Amino acid sequence: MAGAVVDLFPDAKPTIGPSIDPVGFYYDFFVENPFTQEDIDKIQKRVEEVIQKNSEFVRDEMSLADAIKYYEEVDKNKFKVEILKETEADKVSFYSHGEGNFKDLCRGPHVPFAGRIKAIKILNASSAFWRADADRESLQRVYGVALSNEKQLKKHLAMLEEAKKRDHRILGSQLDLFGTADEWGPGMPLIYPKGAIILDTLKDFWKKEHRKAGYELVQTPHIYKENVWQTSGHTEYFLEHMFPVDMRGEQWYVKPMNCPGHMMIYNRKAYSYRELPVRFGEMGTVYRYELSGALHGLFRVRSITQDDAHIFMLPDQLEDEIVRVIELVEHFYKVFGFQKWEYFLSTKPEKSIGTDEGWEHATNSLMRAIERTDLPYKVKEGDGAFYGPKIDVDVMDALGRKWQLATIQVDFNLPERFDTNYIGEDSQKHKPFVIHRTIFGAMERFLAIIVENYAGKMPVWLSPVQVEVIPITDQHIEYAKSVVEDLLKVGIRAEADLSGDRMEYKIRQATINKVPYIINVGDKEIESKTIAVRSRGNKVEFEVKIPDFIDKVIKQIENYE
RNA sequence: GCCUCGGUAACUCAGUGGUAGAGUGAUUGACUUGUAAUCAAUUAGUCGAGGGUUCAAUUCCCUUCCGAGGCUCCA
Repeated sequence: MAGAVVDLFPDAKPTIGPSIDPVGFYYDFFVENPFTQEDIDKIQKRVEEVIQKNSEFVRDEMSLADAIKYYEEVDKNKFKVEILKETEADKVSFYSHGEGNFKDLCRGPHVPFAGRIKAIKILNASSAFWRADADRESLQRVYGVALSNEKQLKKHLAMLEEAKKRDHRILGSQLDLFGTADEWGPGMPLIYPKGAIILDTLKDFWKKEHRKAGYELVQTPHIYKENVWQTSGHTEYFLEHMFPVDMRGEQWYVKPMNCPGHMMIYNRKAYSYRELPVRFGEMGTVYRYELSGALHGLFRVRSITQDDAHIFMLPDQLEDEIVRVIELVEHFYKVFGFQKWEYFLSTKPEKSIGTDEGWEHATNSLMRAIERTDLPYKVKEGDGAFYGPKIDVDVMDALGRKWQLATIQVDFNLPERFDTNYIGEDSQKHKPFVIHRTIFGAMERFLAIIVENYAGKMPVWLSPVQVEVIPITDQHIEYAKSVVEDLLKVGIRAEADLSGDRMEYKIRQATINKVPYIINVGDKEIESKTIAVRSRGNKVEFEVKIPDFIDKVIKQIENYE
């Protein structure tokens, strides 16, 4: 593909072009003018021509010095020179094909003939920064997929289509869950009644499980005076992300994090070492001024409800506490039917605070904790926060996409800043270890993820409307109402569709709204005191006794199905 | 914040240098129906905002806001 681009745009300077997981590739070019849709179509055509010709890819080797010389003098490509200067190999390989005089630095291996690529699609172009650094040159990235046959390509494109259909922004408006608009502020979603039911159900679940796990639930204000943020260091390090509040000359800030509140609650009294660990949990909504280009539906918003918790403990309790958090994570994710999730341990970065002993103890405790759970994990060297090491969890959804949800972070910074202590056995003050953790990550984003993961078909326990009751004619309205009442009484979310439309139309509407159970009632049902139940998959069961149906649904709700 | 592409009715979208249309929805009426769309009528918009060119701008140009796809960042 790079060859095609250079054929069409002689001034384009290829930089790097790796393949991406699980399929596809991209290539970054330095060009004067960004690619347009027309350019993409041209590139697609040219690529197809190259494949048609089925020319051979030839591998050449060159010494590193010659290669640098080639890119400095012949090809004048400073990006390649930069890459080459960083390699340690003394010989590098080039690939070229019979068409044109394009050759490219490539470690290989490579397909032997262009014709081996049976199906290719150049998808889109966008900008990217050289070396992912916003201060460096802006490049044009061209995305594409190549597969060994047309059928697989179609399948892949169908998957992309499916992902589009599952887009929570589309499902969100179809299912009347939430809305975003610039009128009231970008990144500030309004959660509509049906979306709120899902969120509330998730929150109730979260609260129940956290109380069981020994957490104390707290509540903290949304804004504080400036001095709190000076103590926490936010005004120094996080100011550009914070919403300021000018209280008639006095400076306040809306909270971008829940931590300060929890620290202050801890500091209200002198905790004894016998009382630790102390665990504070809160569904706290924080506000962060995210860059406008980063906003995306409910995935990236500026009003963020975190399922936050801070745990204060003795140093030797750290390992046990991490194990407990991991167990909670495992329990939560199993409920939502995710296929797979991965743990990452991030260690000390270059810039950090805290003592070496502290880092070592904390990092080892995190590592030992994961190892005790027998879960596989990977280490990200130097990727920790400046205030402590952390464990992140990436969850894979039904379409194989990964989302970072849970994070468990040790914090050396806040206990110092807030002068947080416990009284030890020696009746002296000591600094507790503090971890900050979330499991869902952010409720808005978690809602978006499960909407996409379930393709809008929420399991019964999360469905905003669990049962839609549809009378066949107006003569059956009274019975429909009484059925709804029976269901509401036992806590099932039911409603009757009493509009003037035909029954078939109502069934269609309820199906589109992805209601798990659609109940029809007519003369037959009234006579036998039963209901006709249509469940997902369009199976209809007649003469179902109401108590039997209630038992079944209640059981599903209790089992988080 | 950076690059490309967009912004027309509640939603999806068509369209034009002479102030706009379709489908869906919503409302009303008729129909009273047995498992995925009954029929009819009504309702529809500062054509994102500001400025410029023009006799005339929704259309062309500029600015700005917002959105989409990426990058960066991140829960």
